[in-house]
Amino acid sequence: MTVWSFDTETWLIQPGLLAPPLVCGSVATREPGSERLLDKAQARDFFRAAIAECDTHLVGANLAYDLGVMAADDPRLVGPIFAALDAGRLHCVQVREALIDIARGMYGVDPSTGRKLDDDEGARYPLALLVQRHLGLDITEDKKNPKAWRLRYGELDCVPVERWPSEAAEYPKRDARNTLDVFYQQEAIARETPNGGNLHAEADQMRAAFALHLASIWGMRTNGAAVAQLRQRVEREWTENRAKFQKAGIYREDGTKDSKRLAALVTAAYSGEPPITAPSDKFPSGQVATDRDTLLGSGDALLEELGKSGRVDKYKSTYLDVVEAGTTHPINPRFNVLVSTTRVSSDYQQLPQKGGIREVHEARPSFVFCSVDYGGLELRTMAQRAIWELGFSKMADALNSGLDVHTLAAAEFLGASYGELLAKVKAKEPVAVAFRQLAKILNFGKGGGMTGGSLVYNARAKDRVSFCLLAKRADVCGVERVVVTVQRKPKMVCRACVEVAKELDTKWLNAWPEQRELQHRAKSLTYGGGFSDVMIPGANILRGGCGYTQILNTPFQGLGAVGCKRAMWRVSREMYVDRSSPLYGSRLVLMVHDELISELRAQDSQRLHDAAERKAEIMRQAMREVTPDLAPAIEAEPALSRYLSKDVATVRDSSGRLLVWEPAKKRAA
DNA sequence: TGCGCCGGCGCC
DNA sequence: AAAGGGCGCCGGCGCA
Repeated sequence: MTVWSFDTETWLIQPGLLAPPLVCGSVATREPGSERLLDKAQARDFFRAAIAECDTHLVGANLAYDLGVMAADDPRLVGPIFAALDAGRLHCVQVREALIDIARGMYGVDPSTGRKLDDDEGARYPLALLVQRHLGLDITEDKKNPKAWRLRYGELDCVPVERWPSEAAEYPKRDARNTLDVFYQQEAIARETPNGGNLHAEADQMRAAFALHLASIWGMRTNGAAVAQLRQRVEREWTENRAKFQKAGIYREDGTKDSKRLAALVTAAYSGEPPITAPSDKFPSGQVATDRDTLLGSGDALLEELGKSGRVDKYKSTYLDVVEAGTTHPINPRFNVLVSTTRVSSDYQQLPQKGGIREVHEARPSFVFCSVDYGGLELRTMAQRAIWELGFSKMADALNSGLDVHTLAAAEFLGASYGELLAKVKAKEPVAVAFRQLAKILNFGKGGGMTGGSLVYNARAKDRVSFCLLAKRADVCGVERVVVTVQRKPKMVCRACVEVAKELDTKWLNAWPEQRELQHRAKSLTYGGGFSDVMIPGANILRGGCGYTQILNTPFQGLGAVGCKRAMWRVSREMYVDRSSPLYGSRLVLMVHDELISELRAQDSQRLHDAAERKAEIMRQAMREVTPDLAPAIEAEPALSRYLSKDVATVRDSSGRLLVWEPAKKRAA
């Protein structure tokens, strides 16, 4: 087996251009002094041979980037790249570092300070950090320096390497050397780390990383007219809001927010005892809270209005410029393939459901958006985890029988029969619907360790259910307030409501007795505030240093991610290299945890139908493999649309043929 | 002016 | 005894 490190230097990344033209390459083997600079032709020759050689492994830092560059340089290499990834011959020191750190319970943490690592242009483990950690060398350079050769290789394109300044020629060689040295250091460290530092999972993560990078390169377009309309509406609302609250001094003349003034107003509204935020290093006794819930509960008309005043600030600052850029270049979302639970993170995973931001994203001409998401994925992975750990799961039984687990838990709360309650839910009887809604909060939250106080807070914050009214204890509701901790922050809630919530907790555990046992185990593993390791099933990735809630949460969240990544890889492979697949020529654009969004090539309606069904079938199949005991309950249906929207639904004609969803026509005024 | 921290909030 | 988790991004503030 031969191991080479491989790195490319390219023209600059630009908006819409994430795989810019190649300029040169560099390689190294383990042999000291073996590092070499390759001109463009040599880099092509080297890569073409190495990627096809089944005994050769390539190591890179953010290798997915270099793979994208080489694939764009010569599309004939796409097939061999997919094959090499399938064979597990491609490695990335950043993915490896994440896997090792997850095993140690130190993901994204600087061990010397205990603080979170800062992202470097989206990379949590930039090469400079790894070189510092493993080789003790400082190769950080001035980021602002526009003369750095790192940023100027475009200038050297087509200049013979013999005439390059020595600095420009040395830099790639140094990176290739360092990358391979880091790789071998990681090999040694992994051997000493529990579960081998999780490195057995590297190949899976590399495949996911490449599929995601291809999605980044492809990107998404937005509709110019829709963006213009959006901007007009958002900016009008924003201006109106500013004007409304400027008088009270919450906003200054220049439009910026006066947070100190707002805090003072909140303090006054709460008669000097305002809700406070979680204690931190800087503020050991917390700060005055100014979140929406605090404002809405302040009893002050203006503050309540501010709490209700919508989210246009966020829309304007976070999304408006981005989606506008999408009218001229593809928007390139950035993905981090591996966070501590094995999930993916991205800067483009939290597009608001409301507010019209999604809707400006339009499929390219001759493509159609296809979204497929798993229904109730984490309930299924939670049930699978229970079966593996305990040998049984009532939730799995219910799901496999096709029962509605929210109605089932609600029936337990009410002491009603499932059939009876289901009929009432279907008839939209308010009490039945409300209790089902309540059960949903518990089903999704309690498996992760949520307690009664948080339940009350969540139910209230989302303005859904009043516990005391449901429990016919309105007489005591709100009389006494108590502090509970919700996501590490203190919150005031009604004591009587918390009592009701505790009764529901017990009934919920009666509905799903496996959860009582899982909680018990998590408690004993963390007795006295201790930490424990937990295995993420499916990929057998060990996550170290977990507290109570992480022990409960990580396995089912991670298992879902493992299945989604596997599905994503297979879908992408057919899209890029399998000419016999109806998916060939289509492109993945986004992964949002339990959902894959693509642009399907739409030559004709039959082909479109086949592609969408194929994608959903691959997704169901992949997830069944990682949740074998829930196989009958895995659900994933395709929905087609011209633009993104939370309203998009599966639409079929009478013969079952998939149709492109269209919004309901507005009734004439 | 830049940077780190914090609060707040968007999504699953 | 107590406890959903996971993220990323933005603006404000305070300090250098």
